[in-house]
Amino acid sequence: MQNGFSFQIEKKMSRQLGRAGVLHTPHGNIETPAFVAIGTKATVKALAPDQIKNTGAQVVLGNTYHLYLEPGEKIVKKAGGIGKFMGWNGPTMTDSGGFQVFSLGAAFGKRTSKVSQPPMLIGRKHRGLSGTTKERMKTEALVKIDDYGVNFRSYKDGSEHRFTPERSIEIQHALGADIIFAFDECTSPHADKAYQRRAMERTHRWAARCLAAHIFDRHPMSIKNMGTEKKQALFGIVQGGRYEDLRKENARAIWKMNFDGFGIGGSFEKEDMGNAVRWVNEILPEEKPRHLLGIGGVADLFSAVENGCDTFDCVSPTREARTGSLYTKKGRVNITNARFRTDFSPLEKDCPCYTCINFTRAYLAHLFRSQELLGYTLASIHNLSFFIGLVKNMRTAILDGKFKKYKDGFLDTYGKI
RNA sequence: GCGCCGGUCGUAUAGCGGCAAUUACAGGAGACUGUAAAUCUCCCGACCAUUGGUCUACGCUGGUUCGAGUCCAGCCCGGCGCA
Repeated sequence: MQNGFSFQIEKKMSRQLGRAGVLHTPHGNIETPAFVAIGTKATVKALAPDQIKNTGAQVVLGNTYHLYLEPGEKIVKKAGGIGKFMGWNGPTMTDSGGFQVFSLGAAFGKRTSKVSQPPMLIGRKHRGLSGTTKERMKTEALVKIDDYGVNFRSYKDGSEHRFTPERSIEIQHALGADIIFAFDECTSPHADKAYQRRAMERTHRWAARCLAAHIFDRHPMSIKNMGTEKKQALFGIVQGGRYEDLRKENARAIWKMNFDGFGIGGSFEKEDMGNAVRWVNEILPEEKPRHLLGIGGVADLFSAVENGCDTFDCVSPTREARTGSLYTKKGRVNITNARFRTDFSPLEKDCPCYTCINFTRAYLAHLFRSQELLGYTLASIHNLSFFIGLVKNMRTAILDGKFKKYKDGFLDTYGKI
């Protein structure tokens, strides 16, 4: 790794895979383990960049699928890349659009990661789009996968598009994030093993194509990206569902490909996540950073950190903030519950975030009940601060050699509301 | 005074004689893990209850009918029109 991107391990946990380190990027350092704020459409929903910064966030992740559809990668490139475009001067990442192959395909119409059917389905009901688009979406899946790439329909207007590994990389070059991801297929945890294997092998072939595209980008728009100080780091993605042999096989394959780091993907059943991460990280080279994609439960984060992951992103703090679900050390609370209307204490007594220092539960409850925009902002500030602080404390605990103590202490009171 | 229209669950609405009764909002609760997500789901007359049942309800009082929120009569209240 050269040209502004490198990873250093500061301290390793004894007898476990966890470590604390620093990830150097052209836009600054990320002290790991670190929780990544999600800014899908080049905005962390409800937050201005200085508010993002004040939550302690070090890095923001945008999404190739969304930014390609709107406003289009060319505009983001013209703006100077995703960071400049959104006024965030810290490190950035982009997801490859691979997850949308799953969420718009297999998970089409479902609300959670619990999916009972394999990808490439057709026809399920959809809400939210109007007129003819809506009608079309009722009878056609949004995604069709083949070995060369993925055809999909825009969730906005139903128009048809195609991603290939090469195209994803090309778009991510234009978006210009510091860390970009290989284009993968995220399978349903309920897909059978035969399908998982096929998908994994496909993801593996796609990984090689992403790497090739990254190094030998043929597209004129992206050529100047290469070999300059603006080099982006490309992370390969390990899939394999909940099967140990598939996970390990995929980890070895991806390891050999000389990516700058790794993403661990998958839509997990709760029990499977820790194992899958450990199987993979026992194999992946320890000197390269590992990003766990889409994981953000409190217990999951402890498990992921001790099993050797360095960075994590998850929509839950910001999404749940907008639905009134707020985190405290004792567990999650729904601020719209009747009892909070007259509760004039802060959301969390010792929380140092802007929201808890300045506002009461009663005020937050009022903002949510009256659907005032400030409610979403204050809630997002708190939830993001909560997760970023949590992972930062894990880092400190690793450096102090007290991870287990911190974990046990935290989980002892968490959920006891 | 006469005429017309209207009075339905907190509010606003739907309701060709079989209805504890539509829809929306409000209210109560839950969900949310690489964001089709400021979203989605459930509950919302009372009392029992295992499926299910009993009661009280559509301004009031009567009537017609096996059966009335729905039809009829009178009354009360509101809006509009004419005097």
